[in-house]
Amino acid sequence: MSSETFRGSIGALADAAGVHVETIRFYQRKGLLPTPTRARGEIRRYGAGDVARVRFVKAAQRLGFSLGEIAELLTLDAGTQCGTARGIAEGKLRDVRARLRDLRRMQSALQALVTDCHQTRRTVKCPLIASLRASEPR
Amino acid sequence: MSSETFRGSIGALADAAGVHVETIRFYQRKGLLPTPTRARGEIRRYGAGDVARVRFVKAAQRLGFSLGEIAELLTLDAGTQCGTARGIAEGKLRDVRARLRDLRRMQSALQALVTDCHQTRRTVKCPLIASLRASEPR
DNA sequence: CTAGCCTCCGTACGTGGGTACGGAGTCAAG
DNA sequence: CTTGACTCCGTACCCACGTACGGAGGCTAG
Repeated sequence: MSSETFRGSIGALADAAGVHVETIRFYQRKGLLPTPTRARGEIRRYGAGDVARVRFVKAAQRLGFSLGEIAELLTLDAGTQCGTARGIAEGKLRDVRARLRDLRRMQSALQALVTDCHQTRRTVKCPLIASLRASEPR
Repeated sequence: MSSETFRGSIGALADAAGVHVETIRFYQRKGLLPTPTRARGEIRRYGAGDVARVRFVKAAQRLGFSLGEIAELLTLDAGTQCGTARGIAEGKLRDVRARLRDLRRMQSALQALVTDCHQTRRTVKCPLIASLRASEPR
């Protein structure tokens, strides 16, 4: 029923997702990406869903999530029992909100610095460190 | 002129910042934290500024910045020539905004999932992967 | 049908970010 | 003035996340 728009080899998948072939295999070993079965002596084929999945992993990494955390996030996308899913989602949501708060502060501080720079033309210092001061030890 | 509110040993600094002593030393080697001079045979003393600095490093790491990038951010806080500072700040600002966008999408997706879960009590799936689809290969 | 590029699989190596270890010096309490 | 905890410094080690290498087999254009 799902006629995917993309069907390709591991190399094609890697290209489409912007990573190396070895990275795909590494993710498979880690359980972040399914390893499609290959019909008798054939090459494995990948679909558009796989491309999206790999892209998601890379994007989430950039946001500071480890592969372990990303694996958890992926179970949410896959469809999980509600109780479990909700627990995980609520945890991640708190986490995401905390990061958002810190990033917004950093944004303000950088913004202020750029603005000041336009005005003074000299040496500036901005309270960038202070912007994240609220991150208490855990 | 700066009567700091905190004066302590490396161990006290580590405790205050929520990291291990070795981590402090590691950051010093990497140039992320100054190594205070120690007066003839004395122990090195650290101030509140150092605590803030280490906390900043940890917070920025959680946001997906590498130690190298964090070093750059720290030069902005320290006060730098305007031209240089502005260039760096503008780059980081774009970067921070991209992360904010992705994080907001993730937030929405997680939010939707939690809400759905309250209603259906069954198996849910949310388009979490789709939320970050826009991250093109670089 | 074969040359060249691909997949497949395993194992080895590399980098970033720490952690652990160990001997010598220091400092504060008893 | 000793004892125990801590600093200092160097080197070695560890885990996460890949990256490189290399041989065996497949697929396709010439």
